[in-house]
Amino acid sequence: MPKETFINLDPQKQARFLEVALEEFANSDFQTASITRIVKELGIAKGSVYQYFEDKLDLWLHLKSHCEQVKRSYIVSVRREDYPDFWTYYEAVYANGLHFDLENPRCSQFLYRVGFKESSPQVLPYLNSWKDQGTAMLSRWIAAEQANGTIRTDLPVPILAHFMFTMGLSVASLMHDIYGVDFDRNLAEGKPLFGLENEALQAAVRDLIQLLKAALKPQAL
Amino acid sequence: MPKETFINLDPQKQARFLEVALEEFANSDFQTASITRIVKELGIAKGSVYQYFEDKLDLWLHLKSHCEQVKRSYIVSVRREDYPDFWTYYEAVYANGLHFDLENPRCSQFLYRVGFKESSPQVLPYLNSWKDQGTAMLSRWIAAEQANGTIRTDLPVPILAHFMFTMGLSVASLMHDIYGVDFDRNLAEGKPLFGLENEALQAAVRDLIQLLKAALKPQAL
DNA sequence: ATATTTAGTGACCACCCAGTCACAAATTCT
DNA sequence: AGAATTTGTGACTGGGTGGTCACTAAATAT
Repeated sequence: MPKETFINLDPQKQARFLEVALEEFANSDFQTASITRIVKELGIAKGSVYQYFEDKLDLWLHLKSHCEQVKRSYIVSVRREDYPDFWTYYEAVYANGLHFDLENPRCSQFLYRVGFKESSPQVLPYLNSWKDQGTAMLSRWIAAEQANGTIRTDLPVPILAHFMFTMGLSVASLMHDIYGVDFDRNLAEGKPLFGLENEALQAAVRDLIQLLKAALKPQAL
Repeated sequence: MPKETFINLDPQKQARFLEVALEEFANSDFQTASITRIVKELGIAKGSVYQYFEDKLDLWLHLKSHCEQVKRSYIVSVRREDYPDFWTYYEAVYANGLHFDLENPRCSQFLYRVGFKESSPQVLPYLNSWKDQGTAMLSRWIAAEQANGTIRTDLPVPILAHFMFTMGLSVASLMHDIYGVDFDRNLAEGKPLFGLENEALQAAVRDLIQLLKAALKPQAL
Protein backbone atom coordinates (compact mmCIF):
# COMPACT_ATOMS: atom_id res chain seq x y z
CA MET A 1 0.00 0.00 0.00
CA PRO A 2 1.21 3.50 -0.83
CA LYS A 3 2.25 5.65 2.13
CA GLU A 4 0.33 8.74 3.29
CA THR A 5 2.81 10.92 1.45
CA PHE A 6 1.85 9.49 -1.90
CA ILE A 7 -1.88 9.70 -1.21
CA ASN A 8 -1.56 13.37 -0.21
CA LEU A 9 0.46 14.08 -3.31
CA ASP A 10 -0.69 16.58 -5.93
CA PRO A 11 -2.92 14.46 -8.23
CA GLN A 12 -1.00 15.53 -11.32
CA LYS A 13 2.33 14.45 -9.84
CA GLN A 14 0.69 11.26 -8.64
CA ALA A 15 -0.63 10.47 -12.11
CA ARG A 16 2.71 11.24 -13.74
CA PHE A 17 4.48 9.01 -11.23
CA LEU A 18 2.13 6.10 -11.91
CA GLU A 19 2.42 6.62 -15.64
CA VAL A 20 6.20 6.39 -15.65
CA ALA A 21 6.34 3.56 -13.13
CA LEU A 22 3.77 1.60 -15.10
CA GLU A 23 5.74 2.03 -18.30
CA GLU A 24 8.86 0.70 -16.60
CA PHE A 25 7.08 -2.33 -15.12
CA ALA A 26 5.20 -2.96 -18.37
CA ASN A 27 8.44 -3.17 -20.34
CA SER A 28 10.45 -5.25 -17.88
CA ASP A 29 9.74 -7.95 -15.37
CA PHE A 30 9.95 -7.26 -11.65
CA GLN A 31 13.65 -8.01 -11.31
CA THR A 32 14.70 -6.09 -14.37
CA ALA A 33 12.49 -3.05 -13.87
CA SER A 34 14.62 -0.33 -12.35
CA ILE A 35 13.71 2.24 -9.73
CA THR A 36 16.77 4.18 -10.84
CA ARG A 37 15.43 4.47 -14.38
CA ILE A 38 12.03 5.60 -13.08
CA VAL A 39 13.46 8.44 -11.00
CA LYS A 40 15.77 9.48 -13.85
CA GLU A 41 12.80 9.65 -16.22
CA LEU A 42 10.75 11.60 -13.66
CA GLY A 43 13.62 13.87 -12.73
CA ILE A 44 13.09 13.30 -9.01
CA ALA A 45 15.32 11.98 -6.27
CA LYS A 46 15.47 8.30 -5.51
CA GLY A 47 14.58 8.91 -1.90
CA SER A 48 11.18 10.22 -2.94
CA VAL A 49 10.11 6.81 -4.15
CA TYR A 50 10.73 5.47 -0.67
CA GLN A 51 8.64 8.22 0.82
CA TYR A 52 5.76 7.12 -1.42
CA PHE A 53 6.13 3.34 -1.12
CA GLU A 54 7.72 0.90 1.31
CA ASP A 55 9.85 -0.73 -1.34
CA LYS A 56 9.88 -2.00 -4.93
CA LEU A 57 7.40 -4.77 -4.16
CA ASP A 58 4.98 -2.33 -2.54
CA LEU A 59 5.06 -0.20 -5.69
CA TRP A 60 4.53 -3.25 -7.90
CA LEU A 61 1.57 -4.41 -5.84
CA HIS A 62 -0.03 -0.99 -6.07
CA LEU A 63 0.38 -0.88 -9.86
CA LYS A 64 -1.09 -4.36 -10.08
CA SER A 65 -4.21 -3.66 -8.08
CA HIS A 66 -4.63 -0.32 -9.85
CA CYS A 67 -4.60 -1.95 -13.28
CA GLU A 68 -6.82 -4.81 -12.18
CA GLN A 69 -9.37 -2.37 -10.89
CA VAL A 70 -9.38 -0.44 -14.18
CA LYS A 71 -9.80 -3.63 -16.18
CA ARG A 72 -12.54 -4.94 -13.90
CA SER A 73 -14.50 -1.73 -14.38
CA TYR A 74 -14.60 -2.44 -18.13
CA ILE A 75 -15.69 -6.03 -17.72
CA VAL A 76 -18.44 -5.63 -15.14
CA SER A 77 -20.03 -2.78 -17.10
CA VAL A 78 -21.38 -5.43 -19.47
CA ARG A 79 -24.44 -7.09 -17.96
CA ARG A 80 -25.58 -10.56 -18.94
CA GLU A 81 -29.27 -9.68 -18.76
CA ASP A 82 -28.86 -7.13 -21.55
CA TYR A 83 -28.02 -9.85 -24.09
CA PRO A 84 -30.28 -12.50 -25.58
CA ASP A 85 -27.78 -15.35 -25.45
CA PHE A 86 -24.40 -16.26 -24.09
CA TRP A 87 -22.33 -15.75 -27.21
CA THR A 88 -23.56 -12.24 -27.95
CA TYR A 89 -22.85 -11.48 -24.31
CA TYR A 90 -19.40 -12.98 -24.63
CA GLU A 91 -18.73 -10.94 -27.74
CA ALA A 92 -19.72 -7.79 -25.89
CA VAL A 93 -17.46 -8.64 -22.96
CA TYR A 94 -14.68 -9.30 -25.37
CA ALA A 95 -15.22 -6.04 -27.20
CA ASN A 96 -15.08 -4.21 -23.88
CA GLY A 97 -11.89 -6.01 -23.02
CA LEU A 98 -10.45 -4.70 -26.27
CA HIS A 99 -11.57 -1.19 -25.40
CA PHE A 100 -9.63 -1.56 -22.20
CA ASP A 101 -6.56 -2.58 -24.17
CA LEU A 102 -6.92 0.28 -26.61
CA GLU A 103 -7.49 2.93 -23.99
CA ASN A 104 -4.99 1.67 -21.41
CA PRO A 105 -2.17 0.09 -23.37
CA ARG A 106 0.46 0.11 -20.59
CA CYS A 107 -2.07 -1.25 -18.09
CA SER A 108 -2.91 -3.99 -20.53
CA GLN A 109 0.72 -4.77 -21.23
CA PHE A 110 1.54 -4.83 -17.53
CA LEU A 111 -1.30 -7.22 -16.71
CA TYR A 112 -0.30 -9.43 -19.62
CA ARG A 113 3.20 -9.57 -18.24
CA VAL A 114 1.99 -10.30 -14.72
CA GLY A 115 -0.29 -13.06 -15.95
CA PHE A 116 2.03 -14.77 -18.40
CA LYS A 117 5.61 -13.60 -18.47
CA GLU A 118 6.53 -12.90 -14.88
CA SER A 119 8.73 -15.36 -13.05
CA SER A 120 10.61 -13.27 -10.51
CA PRO A 121 10.60 -15.09 -7.18
CA GLN A 122 9.73 -11.96 -5.21
CA VAL A 123 6.31 -11.69 -6.82
CA LEU A 124 5.55 -15.38 -7.30
CA PRO A 125 3.02 -15.46 -4.44
CA TYR A 126 0.95 -12.75 -6.11
CA LEU A 127 0.75 -14.05 -9.67
CA ASN A 128 -2.21 -16.36 -9.75
CA SER A 129 -5.07 -14.24 -8.47
CA TRP A 130 -5.65 -12.84 -11.94
CA LYS A 131 -5.95 -16.13 -13.79
CA ASP A 132 -7.90 -17.62 -10.92
CA GLN A 133 -10.46 -14.83 -10.96
CA GLY A 134 -10.85 -15.09 -14.72
CA THR A 135 -11.38 -18.82 -14.83
CA ALA A 136 -13.66 -18.71 -11.78
CA MET A 137 -15.85 -16.19 -13.57
CA LEU A 138 -15.85 -18.28 -16.74
CA SER A 139 -16.71 -21.39 -14.74
CA ARG A 140 -19.81 -19.70 -13.34
CA TRP A 141 -20.88 -18.63 -16.81
CA ILE A 142 -20.31 -22.08 -18.24
CA ALA A 143 -22.26 -23.84 -15.49
CA ALA A 144 -25.18 -21.47 -16.06
CA GLU A 145 -25.12 -22.06 -19.81
CA GLN A 146 -24.86 -25.81 -19.36
CA ALA A 147 -28.12 -25.60 -17.45
CA ASN A 148 -29.62 -23.89 -20.51
CA GLY A 149 -28.31 -26.66 -22.75
CA THR A 150 -26.16 -24.30 -24.82
CA ILE A 151 -22.79 -25.71 -23.72
CA ARG A 152 -21.65 -29.32 -23.74
CA THR A 153 -21.70 -31.22 -20.44
CA ASP A 154 -19.50 -34.16 -21.38
CA LEU A 155 -16.26 -32.46 -20.30
CA PRO A 156 -15.24 -31.05 -16.91
CA VAL A 157 -16.15 -27.42 -16.34
CA PRO A 158 -12.62 -26.38 -15.26
CA ILE A 159 -11.23 -27.69 -18.54
CA LEU A 160 -13.78 -25.73 -20.52
CA ALA A 161 -13.09 -22.61 -18.47
CA HIS A 162 -9.37 -22.97 -18.94
CA PHE A 163 -9.90 -23.48 -22.64
CA MET A 164 -11.94 -20.29 -22.98
CA PHE A 165 -9.49 -18.31 -20.89
CA THR A 166 -6.52 -19.44 -22.94
CA MET A 167 -8.21 -18.68 -26.22
CA GLY A 168 -9.33 -15.29 -25.05
CA LEU A 169 -5.84 -14.25 -24.10
CA SER A 170 -4.31 -15.73 -27.22
CA VAL A 171 -5.72 -12.98 -29.41
CA ALA A 172 -2.81 -10.79 -28.44
CA SER A 173 -0.18 -13.25 -29.62
CA LEU A 174 -2.34 -14.08 -32.63
CA MET A 175 -2.29 -10.46 -33.71
CA HIS A 176 1.44 -10.42 -33.28
CA ASP A 177 2.23 -13.72 -34.99
CA ILE A 178 -0.19 -13.59 -37.89
CA TYR A 179 -0.72 -9.94 -38.60
CA GLY A 180 2.72 -8.78 -37.50
CA VAL A 181 1.33 -6.23 -35.10
CA ASP A 182 4.24 -4.79 -33.19
CA PHE A 183 3.05 -3.88 -29.71
CA ASP A 184 6.30 -2.25 -28.71
CA ARG A 185 6.39 -0.05 -31.78
CA ASN A 186 2.75 0.92 -31.38
CA LEU A 187 3.40 1.89 -27.79
CA ALA A 188 6.54 3.80 -28.69
CA GLU A 189 4.62 5.74 -31.33
CA GLY A 190 1.73 6.37 -28.96
CA LYS A 191 -0.69 4.34 -31.02
CA PRO A 192 -3.15 1.92 -29.43
CA LEU A 193 -1.76 -1.47 -28.53
CA PHE A 194 -3.14 -3.25 -31.56
CA GLY A 195 -2.28 -0.49 -34.00
CA LEU A 196 -4.78 0.61 -36.57
CA GLU A 197 -5.65 -2.81 -37.92
CA ASN A 198 -9.07 -2.80 -36.38
CA GLU A 199 -10.74 -4.71 -39.20
CA ALA A 200 -8.15 -7.46 -38.98
CA LEU A 201 -8.59 -7.53 -35.23
CA GLN A 202 -12.36 -7.75 -35.46
CA ALA A 203 -12.06 -10.52 -38.03
CA ALA A 204 -9.66 -12.46 -35.83
CA VAL A 205 -12.01 -12.15 -32.88
CA ARG A 206 -14.95 -13.33 -35.00
CA ASP A 207 -12.96 -16.34 -36.19
CA LEU A 208 -11.90 -17.10 -32.66
CA ILE A 209 -15.46 -17.06 -31.38
CA GLN A 210 -16.48 -19.33 -34.26
CA LEU A 211 -13.90 -21.84 -33.02
CA LEU A 212 -15.03 -21.47 -29.43
CA LYS A 213 -18.66 -21.98 -30.34
CA ALA A 214 -17.89 -25.08 -32.37
CA ALA A 215 -15.71 -26.52 -29.60
CA LEU A 216 -18.13 -25.84 -26.78
CA LYS A 217 -21.57 -26.50 -28.21
CA PRO A 218 -23.25 -29.75 -27.23
CA GLN A 219 -21.89 -32.52 -29.42
CA ALA A 220 -24.03 -34.93 -31.42
CA LEU A 221 -23.32 -38.53 -30.49
CA MET B 1 28.72 -21.37 -31.27
CA PRO B 2 30.91 -23.01 -28.62
CA LYS B 3 34.64 -22.50 -29.01
CA GLU B 4 37.08 -25.29 -29.88
CA THR B 5 38.01 -25.60 -26.24
CA PHE B 6 34.49 -26.65 -25.29
CA ILE B 7 34.18 -29.09 -28.19
CA ASN B 8 37.48 -30.75 -27.25
CA LEU B 9 36.39 -30.98 -23.63
CA ASP B 10 36.04 -34.29 -21.85
CA PRO B 11 32.47 -35.40 -22.69
CA GLN B 12 31.61 -35.92 -19.04
CA LYS B 13 32.70 -32.41 -18.12
CA GLN B 14 30.87 -31.11 -21.16
CA ALA B 15 27.64 -32.84 -20.15
CA ARG B 16 27.93 -31.63 -16.57
CA PHE B 17 28.50 -28.09 -17.78
CA LEU B 18 25.44 -28.15 -20.02
CA GLU B 19 23.36 -29.70 -17.26
CA VAL B 20 24.15 -26.95 -14.77
CA ALA B 21 23.92 -24.14 -17.33
CA LEU B 22 20.58 -25.44 -18.55
CA GLU B 23 19.22 -25.54 -15.02
CA GLU B 24 20.21 -21.93 -14.49
CA PHE B 25 18.67 -20.74 -17.75
CA ALA B 26 15.58 -22.86 -17.20
CA ASN B 27 14.92 -21.24 -13.84
CA SER B 28 15.64 -17.63 -14.81
CA ASP B 29 15.28 -15.50 -17.90
CA PHE B 30 18.32 -14.40 -19.84
CA GLN B 31 18.99 -11.25 -17.83
CA THR B 32 18.49 -12.86 -14.45
CA ALA B 33 20.36 -16.06 -15.14
CA SER B 34 23.83 -15.73 -13.64
CA ILE B 35 27.14 -16.96 -14.98
CA THR B 36 28.52 -16.45 -11.48
CA ARG B 37 25.98 -18.91 -10.04
CA ILE B 38 26.80 -21.46 -12.74
CA VAL B 39 30.54 -21.43 -12.05
CA LYS B 40 29.93 -21.58 -8.28
CA GLU B 41 27.70 -24.61 -8.74
CA LEU B 42 30.25 -26.27 -11.02
CA GLY B 43 33.20 -25.33 -8.84
CA ILE B 44 35.18 -23.93 -11.76
CA ALA B 45 36.67 -20.52 -12.45
CA LYS B 46 34.65 -17.87 -14.21
CA GLY B 47 37.30 -17.49 -16.88
CA SER B 48 36.65 -21.05 -18.04
CA VAL B 49 33.19 -20.14 -19.26
CA TYR B 50 34.75 -17.57 -21.54
CA GLN B 51 37.14 -20.15 -22.90
CA TYR B 52 34.15 -22.31 -23.83
CA PHE B 53 31.83 -19.61 -25.17
CA GLU B 54 32.15 -16.09 -26.53
CA ASP B 55 29.78 -14.61 -24.00
CA LYS B 56 26.49 -15.15 -22.17
CA LEU B 57 24.47 -14.88 -25.38
CA ASP B 58 26.63 -17.44 -27.15
CA LEU B 59 26.01 -19.89 -24.32
CA TRP B 60 22.28 -19.20 -24.39
CA LEU B 61 22.11 -19.76 -28.14
CA HIS B 62 23.92 -23.06 -27.80
CA LEU B 63 21.55 -24.27 -25.10
CA LYS B 64 18.62 -23.22 -27.24
CA SER B 65 19.68 -25.06 -30.37
CA HIS B 66 20.69 -28.06 -28.30
CA CYS B 67 17.24 -28.32 -26.69
CA GLU B 68 15.44 -27.69 -29.97
CA GLN B 69 17.37 -30.47 -31.60
CA VAL B 70 16.49 -32.89 -28.81
CA LYS B 71 12.82 -31.96 -29.01
CA ARG B 72 12.77 -32.21 -32.79
CA SER B 73 14.17 -35.72 -32.61
CA TYR B 74 11.12 -36.74 -30.56
CA ILE B 75 8.63 -35.13 -32.91
CA VAL B 76 9.97 -36.32 -36.26
CA SER B 77 10.21 -39.90 -35.03
CA VAL B 78 6.43 -40.08 -35.43
CA ARG B 79 5.54 -40.59 -39.08
CA ARG B 80 2.20 -39.61 -40.53
CA GLU B 81 1.97 -42.64 -42.80
CA ASP B 82 1.94 -44.96 -39.80
CA TYR B 83 -1.44 -43.66 -38.65
CA PRO B 84 -4.85 -44.13 -40.22
CA ASP B 85 -6.09 -40.59 -39.70
CA PHE B 86 -4.94 -37.18 -38.62
CA TRP B 87 -6.19 -37.20 -35.06
CA THR B 88 -4.60 -40.49 -34.09
CA TYR B 89 -1.40 -39.15 -35.65
CA TYR B 90 -1.79 -35.95 -33.65
CA GLU B 91 -2.33 -37.89 -30.46
CA ALA B 92 0.85 -39.84 -31.12
CA VAL B 93 2.83 -36.66 -31.79
CA TYR B 94 1.45 -35.22 -28.62
CA ALA B 95 2.31 -38.30 -26.61
CA ASN B 96 5.87 -38.13 -27.93
CA GLY B 97 6.02 -34.48 -26.99
CA LEU B 98 5.07 -35.49 -23.47
CA HIS B 99 7.79 -38.13 -23.45
CA PHE B 100 10.21 -35.37 -24.30
CA ASP B 101 8.92 -33.36 -21.35
CA LEU B 102 9.15 -36.30 -18.99
CA GLU B 103 12.62 -37.35 -20.05
CA ASN B 104 14.12 -33.88 -20.45
CA PRO B 105 12.42 -31.68 -17.88
CA ARG B 106 15.00 -28.85 -17.87
CA CYS B 107 15.10 -28.81 -21.65
CA SER B 108 11.34 -28.62 -21.72
CA GLN B 109 11.26 -25.90 -19.10
CA PHE B 110 13.91 -23.90 -20.91
CA LEU B 111 12.10 -24.07 -24.24
CA TYR B 112 8.85 -23.10 -22.56
CA ARG B 113 10.57 -20.08 -21.10
CA VAL B 114 12.14 -19.14 -24.42
CA GLY B 115 8.82 -19.48 -26.20
CA PHE B 116 6.59 -17.73 -23.72
CA LYS B 117 8.27 -16.02 -20.80
CA GLU B 118 11.40 -14.48 -22.21
CA SER B 119 11.49 -10.75 -22.78
CA SER B 120 15.14 -9.80 -22.34
CA PRO B 121 16.12 -7.42 -25.12
CA GLN B 122 19.41 -9.22 -25.80
CA VAL B 123 17.63 -12.35 -27.00
CA LEU B 124 14.56 -10.79 -28.58
CA PRO B 125 15.79 -11.39 -32.16
CA TYR B 126 16.02 -15.12 -31.49
CA LEU B 127 12.66 -15.78 -29.87
CA ASN B 128 10.28 -16.39 -32.71
CA SER B 129 11.88 -19.22 -34.65
CA TRP B 130 10.35 -21.75 -32.31
CA LYS B 131 6.76 -20.62 -32.59
CA ASP B 132 7.18 -19.99 -36.29
CA GLN B 133 8.45 -23.49 -36.94
CA GLY B 134 5.62 -25.00 -34.91
CA THR B 135 2.84 -23.10 -36.64
CA ALA B 136 4.41 -23.62 -40.06
CA MET B 137 4.39 -27.36 -39.45
CA LEU B 138 0.81 -27.25 -38.25
CA SER B 139 -0.21 -25.18 -41.28
CA ARG B 140 1.13 -27.85 -43.61
CA TRP B 141 -0.77 -30.54 -41.71
CA ILE B 142 -3.96 -28.54 -41.75
CA ALA B 143 -3.79 -27.80 -45.46
CA ALA B 144 -3.27 -31.49 -46.17
CA GLU B 145 -6.22 -32.48 -43.99
CA GLN B 146 -8.44 -29.84 -45.52
CA ALA B 147 -7.79 -31.52 -48.86
CA ASN B 148 -9.08 -34.75 -47.27
CA GLY B 149 -12.16 -32.98 -46.03
CA THR B 150 -11.43 -33.70 -42.36
CA ILE B 151 -10.82 -30.09 -41.33
CA ARG B 152 -13.04 -27.07 -41.91
CA THR B 153 -12.12 -24.71 -44.74
CA ASP B 154 -14.26 -21.72 -43.77
CA LEU B 155 -11.55 -20.11 -41.61
CA PRO B 156 -8.02 -19.01 -42.55
CA VAL B 157 -5.34 -21.68 -42.16
CA PRO B 158 -3.01 -19.45 -40.05
CA ILE B 159 -5.79 -18.91 -37.55
CA LEU B 160 -6.42 -22.62 -37.28
CA ALA B 161 -2.70 -23.30 -36.93
CA HIS B 162 -2.33 -20.68 -34.25
CA PHE B 163 -5.34 -22.11 -32.47
CA MET B 164 -3.88 -25.62 -32.43
CA PHE B 165 -0.48 -24.36 -31.35
CA THR B 166 -1.90 -22.36 -28.46
CA MET B 167 -4.03 -25.24 -27.25
CA GLY B 168 -1.16 -27.67 -27.49
CA LEU B 169 1.06 -25.56 -25.33
CA SER B 170 -1.69 -24.75 -22.87
CA VAL B 171 -1.63 -28.26 -21.42
CA ALA B 172 1.28 -27.25 -19.24
CA SER B 173 -0.55 -24.36 -17.63
CA LEU B 174 -3.72 -26.44 -17.50
CA MET B 175 -1.96 -29.07 -15.44
CA HIS B 176 -0.69 -26.39 -13.16
CA ASP B 177 -3.90 -24.43 -12.77
CA ILE B 178 -6.40 -27.24 -12.53
CA TYR B 179 -4.50 -30.14 -11.04
CA GLY B 180 -2.10 -28.08 -8.98
CA VAL B 181 0.95 -29.75 -10.47
CA ASP B 182 3.95 -27.92 -9.15
CA PHE B 183 6.64 -27.97 -11.82
CA ASP B 184 9.26 -26.37 -9.65
CA ARG B 185 8.74 -28.81 -6.82
CA ASN B 186 8.78 -31.76 -9.19
CA LEU B 187 12.05 -30.57 -10.64
CA ALA B 188 13.54 -29.91 -7.23
CA GLU B 189 12.63 -33.43 -6.15
CA GLY B 190 13.95 -34.92 -9.36
CA LYS B 191 10.55 -36.13 -10.46
CA PRO B 192 9.33 -35.75 -14.04
CA LEU B 193 7.92 -32.37 -14.94
CA PHE B 194 4.29 -33.37 -14.59
CA GLY B 195 4.75 -35.37 -11.43
CA LEU B 196 3.14 -38.76 -11.09
CA GLU B 197 -0.34 -37.70 -12.15
CA ASN B 198 -0.13 -39.50 -15.43
CA GLU B 199 -3.78 -40.54 -15.53
CA ALA B 200 -4.88 -36.95 -14.96
CA LEU B 201 -2.49 -35.81 -17.64
CA GLN B 202 -3.75 -38.36 -20.13
CA ALA B 203 -7.32 -37.39 -19.34
CA ALA B 204 -6.57 -33.70 -19.84
CA VAL B 205 -4.94 -34.43 -23.19
CA ARG B 206 -7.94 -36.51 -24.27
CA ASP B 207 -10.31 -33.70 -23.30
CA LEU B 208 -8.19 -31.18 -25.10
CA ILE B 209 -8.19 -33.21 -28.30
CA GLN B 210 -11.96 -33.55 -28.00
CA LEU B 211 -12.22 -29.78 -27.99
CA LEU B 212 -9.82 -29.43 -30.89
CA LYS B 213 -11.70 -31.98 -32.96
CA ALA B 214 -15.02 -30.30 -32.32
CA ALA B 215 -13.60 -26.87 -33.14
CA LEU B 216 -11.80 -27.91 -36.31
CA LYS B 217 -14.10 -30.42 -37.95
CA PRO B 218 -16.11 -29.23 -40.97
CA GLN B 219 -19.16 -27.38 -39.69
CA ALA B 220 -22.70 -28.11 -40.79
CA LEU B 221 -24.38 -25.04 -42.24
C1' DA C 1 7.44 35.88 12.43
C1' DT C 2 8.47 31.80 14.43
C1' DA C 3 8.00 26.90 15.24
C1' DT C 4 6.57 22.46 13.64
C1' DT C 5 5.37 19.28 10.47
C1' DT C 6 5.70 17.38 5.78
C1' DA C 7 8.07 16.70 1.23
C1' DG C 8 12.12 16.21 -1.36
C1' DT C 9 17.17 15.30 -1.95
C1' DG C 10 21.36 12.74 -3.59
C1' DA C 11 25.73 10.99 -2.00
C1' DC C 12 26.53 6.75 -0.16
C1' DC C 13 26.39 1.58 1.19
C1' DA C 14 26.50 -3.22 0.32
C1' DC C 15 25.68 -6.20 -3.07
C1' DC C 16 25.16 -8.15 -7.53
C1' DC C 17 26.59 -8.76 -12.41
C1' DA C 18 29.37 -9.91 -17.23
C1' DG C 19 33.56 -9.93 -18.88
C1' DT C 20 39.07 -9.49 -18.73
C1' DC C 21 43.77 -10.82 -18.36
C1' DA C 22 48.20 -11.84 -16.46
C1' DC C 23 49.43 -15.84 -14.62
C1' DA C 24 49.75 -20.97 -13.37
C1' DA C 25 49.01 -25.70 -14.25
C1' DA C 26 48.50 -29.42 -17.10
C1' DT C 27 49.00 -31.63 -21.36
C1' DT C 28 51.12 -32.56 -25.77
C1' DC C 29 54.86 -32.32 -28.93
C1' DT C 30 59.84 -32.67 -30.04
C1' DA D 1 64.25 -34.02 -20.78
C1' DG D 2 62.70 -29.67 -22.06
C1' DA D 3 59.90 -26.69 -25.12
C1' DA D 4 55.46 -25.42 -26.84
C1' DT D 5 50.74 -25.42 -26.60
C1' DT D 6 46.37 -25.83 -24.48
C1' DT D 7 43.43 -25.44 -20.42
C1' DG D 8 42.23 -23.46 -16.10
C1' DT D 9 42.36 -19.61 -12.68
C1' DG D 10 40.40 -15.77 -9.76
C1' DA D 11 41.31 -11.03 -8.45
C1' DC D 12 39.90 -7.15 -10.70
C1' DT D 13 37.28 -3.52 -13.64
C1' DG D 14 33.40 -0.87 -14.64
C1' DG D 15 28.73 -0.80 -14.22
C1' DG D 16 24.40 -1.83 -12.52
C1' DT D 17 21.00 -2.45 -8.53
C1' DG D 18 17.64 -1.45 -4.13
C1' DG D 19 17.59 0.94 -0.26
C1' DT D 20 19.29 4.53 3.55
C1' DC D 21 19.75 8.77 5.98
C1' DA D 22 21.45 13.14 7.37
C1' DC D 23 20.15 16.92 5.34
C1' DT D 24 17.54 20.92 2.95
C1' DA D 25 13.29 23.13 1.27
C1' DA D 26 8.65 24.04 1.47
C1' DA D 27 4.36 24.36 3.50
C1' DT D 28 1.43 24.77 7.34
C1' DA D 29 0.14 25.94 12.07
C1' DT D 30 0.72 28.89 15.94
